[in-house]
Amino acid sequence: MARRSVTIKDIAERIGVSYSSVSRALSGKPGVRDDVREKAAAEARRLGYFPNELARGLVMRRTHSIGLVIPDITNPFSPEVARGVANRASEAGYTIILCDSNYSRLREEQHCRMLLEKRVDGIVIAPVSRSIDAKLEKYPMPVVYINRVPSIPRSHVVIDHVRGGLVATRHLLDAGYGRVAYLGGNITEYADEERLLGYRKAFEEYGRSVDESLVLSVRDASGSLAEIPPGVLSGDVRFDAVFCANDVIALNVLQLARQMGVDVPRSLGIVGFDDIPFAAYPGVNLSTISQPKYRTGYEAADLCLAEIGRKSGAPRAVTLECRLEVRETSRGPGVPAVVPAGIDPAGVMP
Amino acid sequence: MARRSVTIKDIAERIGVSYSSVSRALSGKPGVRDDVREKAAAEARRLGYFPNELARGLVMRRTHSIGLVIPDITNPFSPEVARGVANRASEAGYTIILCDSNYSRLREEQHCRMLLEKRVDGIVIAPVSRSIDAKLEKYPMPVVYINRVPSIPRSHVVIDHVRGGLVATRHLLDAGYGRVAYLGGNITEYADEERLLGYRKAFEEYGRSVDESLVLSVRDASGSLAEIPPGVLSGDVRFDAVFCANDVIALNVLQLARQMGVDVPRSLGIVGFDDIPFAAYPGVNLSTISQPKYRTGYEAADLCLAEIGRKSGAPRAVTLECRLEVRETSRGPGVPAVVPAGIDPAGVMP
DNA sequence: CTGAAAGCGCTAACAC
DNA sequence: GTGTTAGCGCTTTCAG
Repeated sequence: MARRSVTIKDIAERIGVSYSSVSRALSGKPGVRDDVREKAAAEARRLGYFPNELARGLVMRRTHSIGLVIPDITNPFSPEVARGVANRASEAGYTIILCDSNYSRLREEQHCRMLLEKRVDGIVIAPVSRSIDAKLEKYPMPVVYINRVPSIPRSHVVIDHVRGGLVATRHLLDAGYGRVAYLGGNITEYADEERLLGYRKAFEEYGRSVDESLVLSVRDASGSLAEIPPGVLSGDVRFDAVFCANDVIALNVLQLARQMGVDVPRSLGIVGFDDIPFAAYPGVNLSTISQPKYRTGYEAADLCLAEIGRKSGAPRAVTLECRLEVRETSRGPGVPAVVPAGIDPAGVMP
Repeated sequence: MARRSVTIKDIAERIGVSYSSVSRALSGKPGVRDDVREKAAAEARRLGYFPNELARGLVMRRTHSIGLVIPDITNPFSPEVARGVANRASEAGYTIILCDSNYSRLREEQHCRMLLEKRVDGIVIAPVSRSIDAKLEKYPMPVVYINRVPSIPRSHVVIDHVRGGLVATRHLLDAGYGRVAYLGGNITEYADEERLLGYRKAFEEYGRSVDESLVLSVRDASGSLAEIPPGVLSGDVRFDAVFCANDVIALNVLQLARQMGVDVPRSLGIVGFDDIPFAAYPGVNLSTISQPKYRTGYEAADLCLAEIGRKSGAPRAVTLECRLEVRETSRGPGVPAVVPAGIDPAGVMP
């Protein structure tokens, strides 16, 4: 199949100039007569020539590719982040190498190593492990962290989890819910930690103290129904609103509430975090904190590209705001009726 | 930042052998004394050496990377496919270059071109355009199509849309629904076309003729409520079951039905296609045809890798079966009660 | 403006 | 076994 492909030498021979001239011509560099330039281009087309980025990269020390390392492309917000990175990269003529570490510390390391060997010009990483920092510190190319501020001097783009938690909790408090609980995924995780901080801050703002018995956490990040803390299921824990550390958990609580016949949002307010696509689905309408997923990716790639451009430069930090999306699982201003007006519920469908 | 990095020459000098010996040593090739091998490895570690895949790729004509071209990583089933590709690739020490063409013919072409220049060893593509075939035909590396059988002799892995449509429709018919409609996304699309074929086939099997007034299609692939054909909204089209060409459409129909107070599945059966993650969500429970997304990606990468291994070889075709997932939007055997037993709906939540 | 020559970092004959 | 020598395909001085 793969026969020797056509090179600038081939086209140089054909048009009777040295191949360095062809190189200059094809890459639009000055110092070539116009007719040579044209002949080169023509011959290139005729021969079906296309440049060898490998060779070019070897000499120019630039591969025009950046690595994207994420724990799980299947995670509801990875795709949007990836798209942001990919689009920004594409704009700059860059290509991205996707590495899914599958939440594994080891694979994450291996992938980073590969990226090193492949000589990517930069790396955008949503790290799973803390230990990766030490390795990444020595990497000779720009590295931009996503979703976590690194323990080393590297650029990063994060969302303001604290503020998100604050806004969510404040909203619930404002809406008049009396006992607002926090239901975390894994409270030792960075994001959860920060969101909880926001929760506490809201209470502080209101001059109220938080009832520690309402600070809960699911047993495992899957957020499946079975992982809801037992106290909640048995009704031992009494609250009338809950701020969940992420949408998956919130969705499960919502589902549970419905199964139990609890009136949401009247007797139970629920606010999630992330705004996964499903949250906005008409039958769900989960109130939640929406994070700029696409923009996170886009900005990260942008930072990375910028650093590639400059020879050196101090790392930069970008913090993106998130936004409260009040839908139908919490009371408050702007909650539409459950059945939109204009559609007659009676006998329209067969 | 990026100072000249350490090469095999550096380590050769250090340990006083020629650099070709170091090359042999480090890449585990025969013909090196063990002590040299060890010294090389040791010195490599000391110096923080890592091979330059670019240089290696240039001479070996192998980049250990494959391109993955998809229309939209944000599409509900892209991530799983991507993961399948990535995982299989990773197993083989390969890396994937992700190209999101954003449903654009032009970007698809550009991306493929880049992959060519980057000298990927193979390409896995879920093409948006038909016209890409002509270009891809000339590509000197393996190309594996996903979701469409190409018009050129190339390997591909597809799912059996016809059979999926057949099974879905048969299920609805078996369940005793009298007027089963088809609601397509864009019936001129390959997948839709095939699924509709399955729908027709089911009727044929039952010796019934299809009522063409029940073969409908939404106005635009977004599948938003507004795109449901007017006849359906106004009640002009009367049916008691509908097989939707994809889950997004099905979900919208479901939502619409609920808003209208139609009893699903009693007075309206709904079956989707794709089994996107939300379909299985407890509050939704959409009956649907589940496609092996991960496996599609995995098999495609596998085919690709296999072709890279062989020097040439005839293209292969893989057809993956899909599976009917009967949940709660259609009557039939195995439909669980809406409220699972074991949870007392009364007064458990605050 | 153009050609010759020297690499980029590595592998692969080919002699010794 | 080991060193020497060619390249892989391209960019880039450096002379002319």
